[in-house]
Amino acid sequence: MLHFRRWFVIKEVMSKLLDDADPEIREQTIPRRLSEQSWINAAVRHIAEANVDDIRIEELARELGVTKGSFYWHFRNRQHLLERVLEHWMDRATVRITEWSKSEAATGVERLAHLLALPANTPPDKRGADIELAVRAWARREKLAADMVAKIDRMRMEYISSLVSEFGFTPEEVRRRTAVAQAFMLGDAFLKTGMGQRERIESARACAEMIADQPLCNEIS
Amino acid sequence: MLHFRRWFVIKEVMSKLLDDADPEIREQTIPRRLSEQSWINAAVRHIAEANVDDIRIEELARELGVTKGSFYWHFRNRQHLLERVLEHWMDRATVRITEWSKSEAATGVERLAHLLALPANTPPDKRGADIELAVRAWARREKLAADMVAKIDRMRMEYISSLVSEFGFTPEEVRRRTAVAQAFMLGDAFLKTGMGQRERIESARACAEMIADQPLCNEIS
DNA sequence: CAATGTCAATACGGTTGCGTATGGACTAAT
DNA sequence: ATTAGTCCATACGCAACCGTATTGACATTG
Repeated sequence: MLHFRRWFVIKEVMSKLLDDADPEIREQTIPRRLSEQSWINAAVRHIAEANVDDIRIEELARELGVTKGSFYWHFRNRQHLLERVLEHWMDRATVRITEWSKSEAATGVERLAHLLALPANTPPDKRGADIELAVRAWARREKLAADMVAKIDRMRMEYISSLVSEFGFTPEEVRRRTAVAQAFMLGDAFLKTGMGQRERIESARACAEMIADQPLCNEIS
Repeated sequence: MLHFRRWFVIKEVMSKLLDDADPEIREQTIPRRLSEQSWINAAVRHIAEANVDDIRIEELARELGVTKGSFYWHFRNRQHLLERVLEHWMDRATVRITEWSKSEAATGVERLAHLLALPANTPPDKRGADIELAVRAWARREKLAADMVAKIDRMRMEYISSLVSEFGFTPEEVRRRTAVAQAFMLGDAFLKTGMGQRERIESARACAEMIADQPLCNEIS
């Protein structure tokens, strides 16, 4: 009895681990049962490579090796999946902000520089910028998406603002410099100038120095 | 004889003027003949409000008050329209850069500040940021779009770089500060923090001051 | 073993959109 | 008046999707 239960749990765990793995590897393993998250992950891959309209149920099903029948077990309809994708992005984005605040004991310029260099330091295979771009494009049609984006932008602003206020500027000046920092981060993530990682990090550090009005000393990335 | 020719010319001119007008006004006027540009304009409206996939021939035809028959007279197929849309965006973007260089006799910080405040000063109904966002999202799928975006980014970089070099920095420093300026502009265009126009302009001016390492004196927008 | 619950396969109807083929209306030239 | 050219309408085939209904495989529970 207990053996069965354990076996089931193992299968579930493996399934989740395999969701993002190579299709070939997936095929070779146990015929598995999908979770809601499997579909969300597949949908996120699509939105990262194209846009919301590219999230098509039958295509996702093909990639996951099942048919539509499975999809409509886990979701009411397509819109439902889209909402879950949005929530998922929202969660990830929120989590990332809270991670920023916990990261690195260093304070002041170093911390700001580290923050501004995050886009440059994020490996491209994580698709962070791609997903964000797609969601921002999505946000012009769907109010739900627009609200999420606005919320995230405000949260980021608040956090960056808390960093910038450490430098002792007036409230107005803090607002301005916060806006500069935030716009820089977003723009840097979307630019296609062909700059290398090293140059991007350098410009991020330069931006931090300007915003803090203090020079950076050592060479931490 | 000549009357006919003149009448035809008038109709053509009116058609083009009416392409962007209210559908109602259009309906009330002469049944007109569409130009290639009519379709491109309609397509641009759609890409601005949604994305490339939202450019659908039969929908555009409905809005233009004709049927598909017209479309396939002006274009080989849908892909052909998309390419023309891309070229159109490219042209507009290029023109805008050359306009920057001709604008305002002022030099130095003022000029940089004016440039960085352009996104904030562009009326939202022009859809500049919307189209740019959609094209950048498009660029992740279509190589042609990706090439265009990369080209525009490099052109903008060159121009901004020419502004920044006036401040007497080292070449490396110019590169870094140029990157900051460009990232700021792009990010500012896409941010949804709910900042008002006034605040956005202020942050743009602050950014210019930091990049130039010089204060702005007077209050030119 | 029977019953229940979970997840997926199959088959169907309906819509939308692309592309083509063909014909029609209207203009311009001869 | 005839002809050729320009632009649009109509009708069709076809493929891709969405959503539903039904059935089936398998695991778990009693």
